[in-house]
Amino acid sequence: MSQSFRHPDILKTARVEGKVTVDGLAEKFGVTLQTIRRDLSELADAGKLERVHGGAILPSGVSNIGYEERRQLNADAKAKIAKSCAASIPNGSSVFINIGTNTEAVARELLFHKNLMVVTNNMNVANILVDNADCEIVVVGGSLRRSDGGLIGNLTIRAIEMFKFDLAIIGCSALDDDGDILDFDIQEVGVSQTIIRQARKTFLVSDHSKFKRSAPIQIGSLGAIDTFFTDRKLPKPLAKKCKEWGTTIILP
Amino acid sequence: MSQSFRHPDILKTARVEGKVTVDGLAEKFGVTLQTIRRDLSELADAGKLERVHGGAILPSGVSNIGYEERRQLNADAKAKIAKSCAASIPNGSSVFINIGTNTEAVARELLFHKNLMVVTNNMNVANILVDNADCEIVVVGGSLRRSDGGLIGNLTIRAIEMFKFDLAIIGCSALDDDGDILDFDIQEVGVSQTIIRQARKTFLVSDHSKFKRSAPIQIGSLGAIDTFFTDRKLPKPLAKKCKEWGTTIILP
DNA sequence: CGTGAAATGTTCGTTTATGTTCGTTTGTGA
DNA sequence: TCACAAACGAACATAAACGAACATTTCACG
Repeated sequence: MSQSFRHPDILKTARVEGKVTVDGLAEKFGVTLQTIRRDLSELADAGKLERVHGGAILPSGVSNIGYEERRQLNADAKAKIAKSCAASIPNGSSVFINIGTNTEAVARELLFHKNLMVVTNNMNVANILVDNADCEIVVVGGSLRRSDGGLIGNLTIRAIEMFKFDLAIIGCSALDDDGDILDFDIQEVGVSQTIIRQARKTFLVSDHSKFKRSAPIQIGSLGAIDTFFTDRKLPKPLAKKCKEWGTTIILP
Repeated sequence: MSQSFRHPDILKTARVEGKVTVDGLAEKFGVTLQTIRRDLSELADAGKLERVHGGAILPSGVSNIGYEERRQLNADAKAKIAKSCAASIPNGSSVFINIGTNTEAVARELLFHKNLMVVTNNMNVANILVDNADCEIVVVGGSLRRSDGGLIGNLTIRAIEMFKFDLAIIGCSALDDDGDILDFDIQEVGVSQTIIRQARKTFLVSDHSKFKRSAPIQIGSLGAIDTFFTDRKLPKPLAKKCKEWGTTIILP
């Protein structure tokens, strides 16, 4: 298995040179181009490299392909949801905006609101709202996650605990039939829970693509949410539960 | 959707130089103008650059006009100072980088350092260093100041107090003959003082234009600084004082 | 020795990046 | 304001790169 012998070497070369070429590697190892292509495909699948025509480069920084794709996904639905959510945010509120493509869409709809105070752990949200001069922006600290511009970790939670918001706007990775709000990243879940705790009211924004998906970690229940902005009717049983919980569902 | 060997290189060039030209890139990579135009279009579509006639610039983001002007001011001197400062920063250090055009220049020179941990209260610094995959970025919280992308306030100080850095890199607004480091903004001064307190060593970066100016609030004395990176010899009396204090002066 | 699985090489139709050309747009200086 | 040159982007041709499928080699293990 000389394959596993080449992989570390390829990665090392990539780190030193910043890039690798199919031709160069084939010559270096004395194998055919196809073999190198297979190596690079595997390394790219594993996320260690990013494939380009003729070779590979180190994975790029923030807003990488995956994130850009996610942002494009259901972009129309997201914009509609964001519009109706923004309409429910009064001028003059203090609002927390969490990580996520749906929450970012809300930030875009807040560009013309007045006298806002927006607290966020999302660098993209801060960059978007810079253009609204009538909006105080507070960025909470944390480790920068290159994949989506999110700030996470202990520092983030500690900072959020110093606030009390009128309104929190959060997204999620998945939503199951019991009405449990789920996510993939344990660090992010800790942040989300803290946000809910520190907010007087919480808005959840999520397009219907999350209804069927699953994720391993629970943020909380829809019952803890005041208003849920989405783009499709909820499954009947869940809609009934929301009524009992007093959770308002708003479709655009 | 496409990717190219050139893209990361173009982005880094843009971050270091502030702009890129179609001609320059075409020559650098040995490809035709049309190819570079395609590259720039793709990068612009991805939101990583902003296209202009003849080339591209960094996306507008936080920086406003006044700030852009300040950044251009003495740009050469700043780059030189930054280079010599970066050369004194070992790989693997934990570094705090404060607000300021001089400190931002240092961040640009850290793009090829390895295994860094950079803590900053400057959104621009975070945006610059995103391109260095071998650098953990921590953003400390605070109120976003639109004029320069700085994060300031109580939250900032509280967050900084949770760290202990190998190295702090700070700038200043003015430097008087007594060796007192001065600034205009009281909030920023509090942050600067906290930074110095939490760092094992402190580097000051400042071009000579600050020598003659004055500012109302005192950050501290040059005596508390380990190394001062600048571009002109200090006035004789001050140079003598620095010698007594054990403050090293480094000219490029 | 055989055998089988994994790795590698080979072939070939398809995709992609690049160069070239040309009509259109943009910036600049009179 | 107008004219001119530079820059632009769309369209097409081409050569390189790609990946799937199949053939061959290598090597561990019975």
